[in-house]
Parts: sequence; structure tokens; C-alpha cells
Amino acid sequence: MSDTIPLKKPTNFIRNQINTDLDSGLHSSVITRFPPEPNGYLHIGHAKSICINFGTAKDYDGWCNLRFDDTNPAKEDIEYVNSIKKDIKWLGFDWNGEVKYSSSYFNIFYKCAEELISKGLAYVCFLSADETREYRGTLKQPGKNSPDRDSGIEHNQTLFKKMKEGEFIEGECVLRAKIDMSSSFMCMRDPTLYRIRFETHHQTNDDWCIYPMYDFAHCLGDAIEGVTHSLCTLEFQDNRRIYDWLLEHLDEFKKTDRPHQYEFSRLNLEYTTTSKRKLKLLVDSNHVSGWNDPRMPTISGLRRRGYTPASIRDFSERVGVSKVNSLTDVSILEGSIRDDLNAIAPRSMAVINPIKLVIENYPSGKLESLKAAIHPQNEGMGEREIFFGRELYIDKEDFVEVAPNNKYKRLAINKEVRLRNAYVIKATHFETDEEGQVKTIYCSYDSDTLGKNPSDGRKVKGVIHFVESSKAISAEFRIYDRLFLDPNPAKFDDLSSTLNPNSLKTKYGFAEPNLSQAKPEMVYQFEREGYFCRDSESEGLVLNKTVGLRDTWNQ
RNA sequence: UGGGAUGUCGCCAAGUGGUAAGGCAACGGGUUUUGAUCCCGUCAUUCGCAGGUUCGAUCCCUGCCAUCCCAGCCA
Repeated sequence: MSDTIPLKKPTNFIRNQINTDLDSGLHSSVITRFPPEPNGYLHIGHAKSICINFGTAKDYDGWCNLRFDDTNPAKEDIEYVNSIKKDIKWLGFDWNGEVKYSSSYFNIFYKCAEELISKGLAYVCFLSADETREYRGTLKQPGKNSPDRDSGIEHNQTLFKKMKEGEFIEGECVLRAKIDMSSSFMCMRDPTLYRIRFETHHQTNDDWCIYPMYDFAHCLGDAIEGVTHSLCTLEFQDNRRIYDWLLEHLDEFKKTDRPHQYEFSRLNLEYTTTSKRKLKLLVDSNHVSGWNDPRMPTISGLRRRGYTPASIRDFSERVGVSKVNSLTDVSILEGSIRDDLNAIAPRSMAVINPIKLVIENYPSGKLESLKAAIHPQNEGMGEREIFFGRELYIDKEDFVEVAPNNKYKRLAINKEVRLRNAYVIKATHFETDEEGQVKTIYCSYDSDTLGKNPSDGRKVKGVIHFVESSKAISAEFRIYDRLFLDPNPAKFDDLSSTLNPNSLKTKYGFAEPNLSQAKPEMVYQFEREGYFCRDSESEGLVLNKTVGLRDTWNQ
């Protein structure tokens, strides 16, 4: 799956729009952009947006710019620009040319502001933040004009220059567009274009003390870069009015092929949150070990958990693009990762809840070296060496004293079962400890069943996995579950009431000896258990469970 | 009577005046030294509701209903 391009392209409203624009000749190429604010780590929701922006551009032989929307130095940090670049590359996308920054257009933005002022379309307003709010009116009542709204053009030119020169203190005044204080779109009631911030910016240092607002900077950045289709999420639908207004009122950008904004619905995934604030809370309160905790829906968390870039791209395609508010079933994500991993993950055996099994008719001291396929459906992946001897470990879950019904396929007393890649065995008796827990299982094996079925025609239905005790290596298994109990944690202001106390279970068991060579983030399929990858932040052999195998076994 | 959006199978999601794609999940059956994979099959007389236009509507019109977004000098 990893590198195959689907023959059938998905159809969605964005592609329909692009097709229309290409057919009409409005645009001859497709240019998109992914515009993260460097104030946090990327998560699965961003991944969807990345796939849409980069993926769509690529499919149309266009390109996508990576543009950091860094207009608020108070909240942003270089740390995030680095992690964001890393995550996008890891997902398998390349941006066009150099990384772009809104901040590198600050000079152009400033000139645009001057143009607006000179056209009488912007003014410096001295209302306080509180007064501005009062003047704005409410959803049902119109606002009222600022006292500064009709001050002269030249006066405003001087004032704006003073703002830039640092002659006003933070909050003393702002530059506002002169649009319509009675507009039904709140964002059109003379929106703020520039505010004063005496902050050092990670790209422009102390060059500026005035910073543009998102609504002002975004459309201009798009226009400067020649973006054709500016794709964002639904909550910006109202903002489209200011986006269009600005581009229509600036001489340089009022062109028929100017950018247009289209909004799609953001990703909501069951049992997870994509709220940066809530994610940060989980980290700060130590409910998780960090931003890359394998339970986190961050790109770095998914990566550490064993998700592959291909699986995330596939997931993005499976959920599609629309304008409907939705809550996506986790099984769609799990389906994507299982499909990818099933195709590429080397097979291995590991015992997570070990219990000793002794083969009484197998010679003591004998150790056999056996071959096992690395991938049963892909011989090209070769074979691996596994060991077999008198004492093995099997999983507690694979043994009961008496089988509950005739569909039961695991080990029970007097029942035969195949040891995966090895012999058929039959359990004879077992020992328990003081608490009555099964401690050791004794069995006999049929020496004539290696690589073949019993010659007398006996049918052995069940297959269980094992690992030879002297060669096995100890391993820690981290079994993850959803972080929240409620499928829609967005409903909760306080997430603590819906936190899943069992989102991490640690088990100590054994793995095949060759697992000692496992590289971090390399995913294996432990047969009958699921997919696991070696943890990238731990010293010993720590295996993170990516996802289990599909389990259709119902009693 | 603020405005902007959205409502198609349990979850995503195409379609659009000609009689409902696909994926996930689920459920049957087959293959199988992973209860996995793979294969085959089943799964919306119906498109939020109610009217209307039409030979014919999920698609057009009208009216309802439900949900989401907007009153940062955040993005």
C-alpha cells in the first residue's frame, strides 16, 4: 500500500471546485498552502489538513507551500517550527521551495495597510479593548462607530507611522479597517488589522512592534504567494468575508485569479481530543508522559506508537473531505494502520502473559533451531531462526483446564494444539501455585508434526504461539487503550472525569531473541497478538502496542 | 425573523431532475500452522421532517426541525 497511488481519485467539493476553475481557465495550476501557527505540536487533525493541502496540489501537478502563520510572537516559538517541519516530512510531503513565513511579508503588509489608510478604508482607533468590545455590539444588535472612525486620512497616516515607530504603548491603539459596524458578520465590524506588541519575534527579532492580525495577514500571504485555493476549516466561514474584502480593496491583489478560500470540516476522532489546550493540559498534569506519549493523537505520538506515514495518509483519504461536522469512528484509523502493517510488518512471536510449558517427552538439554517465515504471504521477506526445546513459554490466555465448548481452539487438558511454526502438542496435566493460579503446564509433543499435519489424519484446529525459554529475551510490553472513556470528550470542560484509568497497562514477558536487534519505531506483528514497535525513548526492550489484530472471536 | 453553515446506512462519504457509488464496521460462508490475512456473499424501495412543482425529486420551490460556527487588540 505504502507507495501505490490509488487509481480512482476521490471526489469532493474541493476537487470539484478546482476542476471548475481549471476548466474555465481561471487558473492554469493549483497552488495551496499549509499554514500552521508555530504554537504547538501537530496532531491527527493537522495531518488531515496536510494531506488535503499537499495531496490535492500534488494530484494536480501543482504545489503546496508550508507557511508559518507567525503573526503573534507572544504565543509562538522556534521549537514548534522545527517539530512541525519534521512531522510534515515524516508524513511524506515536501513543500515548494523554502519554508515561508507570514513574518517575511511584514513590509508588504505594512504597505497594504498604508494603502487602505490612504483610501480612507482604515483608521487608527484609540478605544481600549473593553470599549472596542462594547462598541462592537452583539450578535443581534449592531455596533456603533468608534470616535476615531472619521478622523482624517493624513492624521491616520501619521498615527499609523507612530504606531510602527513605537510611540504608543501596547493596547493604546490599533489599526482598524473601516467596513461596517452594523454588519451581520461580526468580523466585518471594523476588524482590527494591526496591534502593538513589544515582543521579540522568532523570525524578525525586534524589527517590529506592530503585528498584523490573522484576518489581515492570511489573505495577503495567500495572494503574495499566488495561492489559488486557500483551504481551511469551517470556523473560518465568516472570515471569508474579510478575506475577500481585503483582496478586493487592494490594487495589487484585486485580480480575477486572486486566491479564494474554501472551508472543510475539521477532523473529530472518537475518544480523542484535538484541542491544543486540552492536549497541553494532559501533558502538564502528567496524565501522559509528554507530547509524544504513544496515547497522544499528535503526529509524534502516533509515530512513537508505531503508526506509519502511509497509514495516516490512507486514513485521511478514507475519511474524505466535506463540510459536515462529524465524529469519525476510530475503527477507520485502525483499519488503515492494520492494512499497512499487515502488508509490511515482519512476523514474530512474543508471550505477553507468560506461563511455563514443559514437554515431558522432549529430551532435556536438546535445543532445535527452526525456520519460520518472516511474512507468510510474502516469501521474499525471507525466513528467521526460532528455537524449540523442552521448556517454553506460552500465554496464560491460551490455556484452560477444560475447553468451554467445541469451538474453543486453544490448549486444554487432553486437547491437541499446534505450536506455531513447530510441533503439535497435547496437554496432560498442570501445577498451580498457592493461590490456585496455573503455574506450569505439562504436555507431550508429536515429533512427526514439524511442517506437516499428523500422518494419521488427526485434525488439529488450534494454533498458539510460544517462545523457547532459554533463548527468549525479556521484554516490557506497553498495552495502550483510549485516553478517554467517552467517545466525544469535546463535551467535557473538565476531562479528568472521563479519563480512562487503564489507558496504559504494562506487562512483562518474553520475545524472540532476534527482537534485541529491533530498531526504534520498527513495527513487528507478534502473531495472534497484534502490532508492536520498539519504543524510541526507552533503554531496554520496550514494546509499544500499536494496534491489535482484528478479533472476530466471539464466544 | 441577527448572520454564516450542515443534515444521504451504526461511522465516514459520492451522487444530483430519471429512479441511491465506495470505504470502515457488522453479519453469513470458504481457504488458512496467526480465531489474522485473503476470497465470496449480505447490508438505504430510501436521502432530517412536511407540503408544493414535475410524467418523474435525495436533487428545484416553500415552510418547519436539529446540529455546528461568529461578539480576541487569538489563529
